[in-house]
Amino acid sequence: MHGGRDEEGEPVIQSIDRAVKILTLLQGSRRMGISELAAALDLPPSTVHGIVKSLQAHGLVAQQPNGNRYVLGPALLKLSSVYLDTLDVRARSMRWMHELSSRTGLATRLGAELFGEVIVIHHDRRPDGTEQMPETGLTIPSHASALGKVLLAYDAAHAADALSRPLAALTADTVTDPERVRAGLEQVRREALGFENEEAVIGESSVAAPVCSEDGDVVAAVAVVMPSTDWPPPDSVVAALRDAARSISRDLGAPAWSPRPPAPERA
Amino acid sequence: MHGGRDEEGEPVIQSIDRAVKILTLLQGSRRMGISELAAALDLPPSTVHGIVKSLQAHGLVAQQPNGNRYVLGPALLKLSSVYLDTLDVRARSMRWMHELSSRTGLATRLGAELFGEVIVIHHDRRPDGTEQMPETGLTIPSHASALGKVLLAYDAAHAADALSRPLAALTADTVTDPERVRAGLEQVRREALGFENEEAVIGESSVAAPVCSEDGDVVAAVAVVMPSTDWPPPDSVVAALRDAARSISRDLGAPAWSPRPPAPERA
DNA sequence: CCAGTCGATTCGGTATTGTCGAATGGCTTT
DNA sequence: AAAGCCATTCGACAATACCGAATCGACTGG
Repeated sequence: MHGGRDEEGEPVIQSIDRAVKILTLLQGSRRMGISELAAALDLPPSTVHGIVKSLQAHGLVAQQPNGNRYVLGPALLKLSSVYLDTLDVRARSMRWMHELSSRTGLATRLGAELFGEVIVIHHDRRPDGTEQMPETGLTIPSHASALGKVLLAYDAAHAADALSRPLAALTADTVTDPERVRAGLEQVRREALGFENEEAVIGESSVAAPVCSEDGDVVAAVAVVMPSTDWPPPDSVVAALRDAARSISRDLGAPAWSPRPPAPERA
Repeated sequence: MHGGRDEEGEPVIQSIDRAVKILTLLQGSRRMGISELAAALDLPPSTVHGIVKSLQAHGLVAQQPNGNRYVLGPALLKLSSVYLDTLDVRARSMRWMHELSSRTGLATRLGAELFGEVIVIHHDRRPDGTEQMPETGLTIPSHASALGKVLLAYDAAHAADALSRPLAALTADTVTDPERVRAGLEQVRREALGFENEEAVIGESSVAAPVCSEDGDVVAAVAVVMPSTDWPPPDSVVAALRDAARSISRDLGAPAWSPRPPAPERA
């Protein structure tokens, strides 16, 4: 097997690495042809073809009925569904998040870290009957979300990772200076609360609180999302959010709801 | 590379095949160790280790904080979320399903075929405020669900596939005789409706209708799920279901809401 | 506290296997 | 009707993933 290039020494199986890269590409631009993928990965089309066909055989990718373009496949949905079921955090959270939504009349999210971003693990919709997109599975840049700020504040490795890259500006109010973000984390730790006012989506703001596991680590964060017209959040909302975060942490076996400050950084 | 054995001639890349098999195993029993996986696949542990580590590097599997067991990883969630976004059917359905839920006061599901089963692509909860599990990503045996019966009725290949295996009995009322299922499909085609009364879950029953695409193929099915105490469904519910199915199909560009009968089978 | 077991992980040689390039076939475009 | 594009097939090569044995670490029982 020929091959591309080696950086240094991570032992990853080449064909699996390429397969996942293909999935990731399909994640970005929704539908691609073989040669398009081949160009993006700088590989011969025949190589890509083999990988794609293998993925197709398992339903991880599918070719759309019309022509010769490939998209992500349904098997991923089943896998992710099982993934969600394995998360204790999520199972324990659902009940409290539902209560939080009922009390505040707002949508709530539960988020965890994924490669420097925040991924939404659970989403409880606003209780009014309006139509709302399911947001579970969404990823949001850490620096532009209340959830992310909380997760960054209590995980030095995550912070170092996320803030080492250039920060995207999602709205005019997004903070893109790593140092300013880092400074904000100090306050997050003091209050055990993260705020975000139109930094990710115009017209939308949120508040988040940390969720602790058995051994006191912050493993997730809960947030309420509100229209920016309701900003700043009334004390009652913040209190309800705190309650929810504390209840979830208790259910997880956290000794007390005093999120442990991050271990000193290590490059 | 050594290798196991070849059946005949499907060109699949070995390491990718094994990787996906590992994911599938983790899907079944939620948490497994390396040697457990190795035993299940009849491979040396070191081989499995390499594959698992490769998957881990991309977040498709994760090892739980405690010990040395592996579980499915968060990257799957992001992938599946994007997968859902690529589905026109789902996007077009959401609005009508929400309306259907509001009108009937029942939970609604949208399902498609996946390797002989039905996978739930979208789920709109009952509008009362009760806490309900998100069901998106669930898979249900085709023969035991209203959704499945509809999909089977209009897709000969799917029917042949699903009914060739032994049918599991999920409740006392599950129909496990392939011939009886097949006979039922005849009626499904006549009415363009599928029924299921406590065949999958005790206390739960459902009705489904087909959703057609641009070229008249049945690509999905919508269902309302109700407590069995409300069985049989009132005409108003069935009418609303039909409306929804017709509206979605129209949105997809289906010429008329006359589901095309399946092409003659081909083994 | 130490011996013993089990499992995960590392390492290097080997030949199996994935990869590549060129040729084919189907489809749309000019 | 010709030309171009793209997915797909095929065969040969050698780079690669695989395997077995040895190491390390954790946990159990004496």
